[in-house]
Amino acid sequence: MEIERETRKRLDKIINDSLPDFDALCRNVIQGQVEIALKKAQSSGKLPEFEIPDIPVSIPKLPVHGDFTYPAMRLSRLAKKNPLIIAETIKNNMPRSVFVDEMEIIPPGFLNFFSDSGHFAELEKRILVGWVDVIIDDFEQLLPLYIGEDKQAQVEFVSANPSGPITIGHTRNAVVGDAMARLLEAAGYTVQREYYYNNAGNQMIVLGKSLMLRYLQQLGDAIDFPDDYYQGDYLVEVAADLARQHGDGLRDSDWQRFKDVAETRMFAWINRSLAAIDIKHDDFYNETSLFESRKIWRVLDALRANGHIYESSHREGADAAEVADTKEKAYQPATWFRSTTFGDEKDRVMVKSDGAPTYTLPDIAYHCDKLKRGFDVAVNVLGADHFSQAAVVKYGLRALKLNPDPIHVIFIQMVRAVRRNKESGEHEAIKQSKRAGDFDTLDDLVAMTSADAVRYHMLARSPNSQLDFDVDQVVKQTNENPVYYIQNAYVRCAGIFREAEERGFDDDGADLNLLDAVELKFIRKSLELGNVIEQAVTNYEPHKIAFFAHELAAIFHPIYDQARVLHSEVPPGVAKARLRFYRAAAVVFHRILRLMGMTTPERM
RNA sequence: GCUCCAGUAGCUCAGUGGAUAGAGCAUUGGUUUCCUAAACCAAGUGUCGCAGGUUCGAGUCCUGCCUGGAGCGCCA
Repeated sequence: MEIERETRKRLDKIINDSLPDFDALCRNVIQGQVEIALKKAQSSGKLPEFEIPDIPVSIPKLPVHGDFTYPAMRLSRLAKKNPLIIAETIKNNMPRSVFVDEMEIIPPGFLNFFSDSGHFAELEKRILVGWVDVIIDDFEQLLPLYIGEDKQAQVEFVSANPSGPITIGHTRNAVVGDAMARLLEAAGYTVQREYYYNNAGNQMIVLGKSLMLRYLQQLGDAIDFPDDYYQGDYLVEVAADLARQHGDGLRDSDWQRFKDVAETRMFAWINRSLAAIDIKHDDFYNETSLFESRKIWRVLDALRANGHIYESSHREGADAAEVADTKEKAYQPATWFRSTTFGDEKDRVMVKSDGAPTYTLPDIAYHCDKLKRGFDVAVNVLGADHFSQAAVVKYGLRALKLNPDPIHVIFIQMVRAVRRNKESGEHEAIKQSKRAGDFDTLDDLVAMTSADAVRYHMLARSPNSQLDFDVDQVVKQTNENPVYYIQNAYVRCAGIFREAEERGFDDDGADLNLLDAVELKFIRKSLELGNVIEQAVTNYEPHKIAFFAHELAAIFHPIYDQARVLHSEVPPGVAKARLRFYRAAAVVFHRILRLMGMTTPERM
């Protein structure tokens, strides 16, 4: 009697606590009942005393294994008994339940629960039917907004230096970063999208000088253009514009002037390219500002004050050969950061012997500033080639007695554009070249495919897998692309709404109990979006959303075929219910497509 | 040489320590008087790189090896 009352109390509490998640509700109820059964068995001496671990009840992949399952074999060590006997003991002590009519034990120790009498199905249907209107009215409330409530997040991504167009590699970074930002927003965070770029280093000087020479060429000067300068045609175009605007008026200007022009022009281009795939940064943070504010020198001073800096013509712990090498190169003393203190394999130069800092110092200063801005989460999307650099920055932050934990780096593995060789059938990398028909910029990709295709394909793989972006697949097989498969689900809903309006048919007074199991299956799957977002955010895995979107579309399309709305054989009541269902489905797809940064066309 | 990532169907890739490893593409056959067929239905496909180990249970965790990629500068 006591146990029955305990069950009831617990059931009530759980229903109140986990109403937004029906699966969790059922699993928690049954898990609670299993725990009660275990306690009962322990108090009657059937099982030895041990603390009952938190082993979740789950839903089996295969329906033949029941509606729910409990892996009793995980108790075998604690109970020092055969898993099958433990399962049997639980079975014999289970309280009555509206969810469970039958139990079955299957080796190596699964206790499977069946709900044959339909109680479970009935309750499930009632709850799912209720969700349809909730989804239509306010799908937001089904998202895990509590995760980032009152929290600030930053995503730093792209961060390509303004020395040329956005390449395929940058594109992957951009798509992953922006999707991460959108997911963080869906989890309730206030998100800032930041772009950090190095415009103080040698790269930009070379860019300025490259443009200067191109300009002089435009004026007709015979100039030998060095191999290690920027070769791209785009600088020739900029130079031509300058020549048109200024004639030879800039002949005596120095590289600095040209650098500024090039930087401005490149950024305009980069932003235009990113805007084409619906990506926009809130903030651009440049390296130069760290010099102007003298922040980098203050950081260096702080490192020095903490005892992590030394001056030497070679690193501490260098072997004889390395020392000899530095002597041979006649290095003057440089300023070193003793990063080995924090686990680095070797110390790093902060300021070169010529007095110029390496990239590392401003990087540390930048991240120091970032931490001080107080973000709860700061995601940094970087190419895998920055692996060591990112580690050194974290060592630097520790040396400054800062906690680098809010910073999380998503490393993006290499991406290359490939196409199939017609003769050999092998995939071949497309060379980085500007020849017609070759793809190596974001602009090219968008022009040949579409913004949506680029976003989907770049997102739909784990960031730490190398990616071969198969141009032929994306371009030629456009009609059988997952991109359109997903979007078509939304388009089909829109088509129904158009037709319904034309016919003057609406869903007023719809009785959703007339919906079939397939529609409710879709609703049930939709409710998993919250879990997907939570998982994507907490594990920094934005690609999860792309796979979820495809799974959802795969459930949707068969329903569209079966569950017609405006069809002569469909009774009006059922049609109303279905129309209401498709309104919910449209909301779900709209939400997911926007989370991926894709468009939501009404027609295709 | 050291560090990191990857190796899963013909191809491109998913895969919270759970039961019979999944999608898409490609291949084969079928489906449309009525919301657009970029769809639906049906069919086949595996030494999860190799070898050990931990575990009641390993594609998943640990160790070693093989293969591919990236990083290891007073480069940016």
